[in-house]
Amino acid sequence: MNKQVITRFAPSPTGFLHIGGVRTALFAFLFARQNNGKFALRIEDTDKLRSKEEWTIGLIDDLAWLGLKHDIFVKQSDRVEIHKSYIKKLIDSGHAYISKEKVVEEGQRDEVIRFKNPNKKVTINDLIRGDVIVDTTDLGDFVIARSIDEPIYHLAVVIDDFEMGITHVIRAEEHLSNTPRQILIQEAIGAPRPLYAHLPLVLAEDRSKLSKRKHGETVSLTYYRNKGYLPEAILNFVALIGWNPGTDQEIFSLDELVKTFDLNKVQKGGAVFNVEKLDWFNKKYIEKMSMEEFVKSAQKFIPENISSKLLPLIKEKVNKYSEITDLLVGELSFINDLPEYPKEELKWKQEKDLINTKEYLKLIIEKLNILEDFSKESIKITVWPLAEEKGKGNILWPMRYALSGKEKSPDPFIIAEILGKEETLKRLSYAHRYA
RNA sequence: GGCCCCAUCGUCUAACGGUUAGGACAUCACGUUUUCAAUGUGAGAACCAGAGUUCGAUUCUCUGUGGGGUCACCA
Repeated sequence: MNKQVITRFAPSPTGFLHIGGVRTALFAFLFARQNNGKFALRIEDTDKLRSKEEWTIGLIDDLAWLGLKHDIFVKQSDRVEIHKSYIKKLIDSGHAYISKEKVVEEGQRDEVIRFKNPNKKVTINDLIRGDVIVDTTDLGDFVIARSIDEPIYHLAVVIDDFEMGITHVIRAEEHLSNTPRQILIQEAIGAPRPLYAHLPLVLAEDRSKLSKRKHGETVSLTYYRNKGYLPEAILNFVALIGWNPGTDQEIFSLDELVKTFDLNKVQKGGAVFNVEKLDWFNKKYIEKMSMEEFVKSAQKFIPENISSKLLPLIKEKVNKYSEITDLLVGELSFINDLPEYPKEELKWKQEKDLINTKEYLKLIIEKLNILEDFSKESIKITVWPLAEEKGKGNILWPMRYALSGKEKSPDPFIIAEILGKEETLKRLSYAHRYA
């Protein structure tokens, strides 16, 4: 009879959710779900000085936004009594002792609790890396608590993993070298050893560990949320850092990941976080959305008074929502007043001067003037024969330029429809006079 | 520096010891298109090095090299 699988994600509330943390949380979540197990969120706030409630709130909010729902929630600071009883037991049993310390730094205590290191070789049976053998001798008698009721990380982790019945410790590789001392503590308190899986690191472009200090805010999930990336895209992208399904499939919903994820296929080497690929995923997910979903999802990034006719254009162009602003002042700015432009820009690159262009503009105006149905389809039908006859660029470029005043923009038929007949004719007439 | 982990295109990666070393992102070219984007087609691009095992090593072993992590009264 196998025990129920319980995994945990155990961040410390001393900062924002790290993008590597997102991947760790995801894998722990996936593993729990695919084994009908439970996923625990444990806030590791044993460092009272650095831990802040606001970070805890942020962490919970981020995880919820991603859709990584936890079944169990624990705050280590709520468990000091339990930790305390273990510390006492360890001291009583001779596994730990109160150590007098020389105070060399300010704030340092003259008395801490150290673990009596049995100085032995420990073998970690890592699910990803296989057997890792470490001699704990060089660890010395390490500190496990600041005082009787202030455990530090290594102690609290072991006790809580044990008491919570954690079966699989899935965490980043940076913890691999912490594992031996945690195993020592486990053995001292008589706790069974969970299965370990140390995930390869998520790396920065320079192949060093992504850190706030070195790489700034771009390592935080918040950064990507604010940029207007979708949670589905982030999860999908991050899932494929250090893991692959062994097939060519790249797009995975969370449910599909639960089905397909395989801890045995997790990579050993660190992997670089490549934003360009994230952009690609995000675009794919935007494409998949309906117009309604898109508008709702991008709501915060879309100005309230925007013409709804621009929405499909935005949805089609954008990789992430933060680009909407750029679009509105750039390619889609035709919706505002027409900017001034140099009249030479009106002519197609194959024309020598503006003589033909002026004539063409006149022809376009004449055609559109008598057009009643001012939809992009009918505008196109009306103008197209002219374009065929005179040359597409000769007709369409000046028309588009006259309407947008920009080198880059959507096609002239769409612009004309959005502007409406009156404004379209106004801009074309202006160009005609101007040319 | 000690200890530990790792090593396939620029990036993420695939490949029961035998493959023209595959895919995706990115890049470039061409096609389509009035521009941009999108899209279609195609191209370039990798087995860290040296020994060993083997009929045969990207794949197994060892060594070297390189990269990374960790060495707190932080987690």
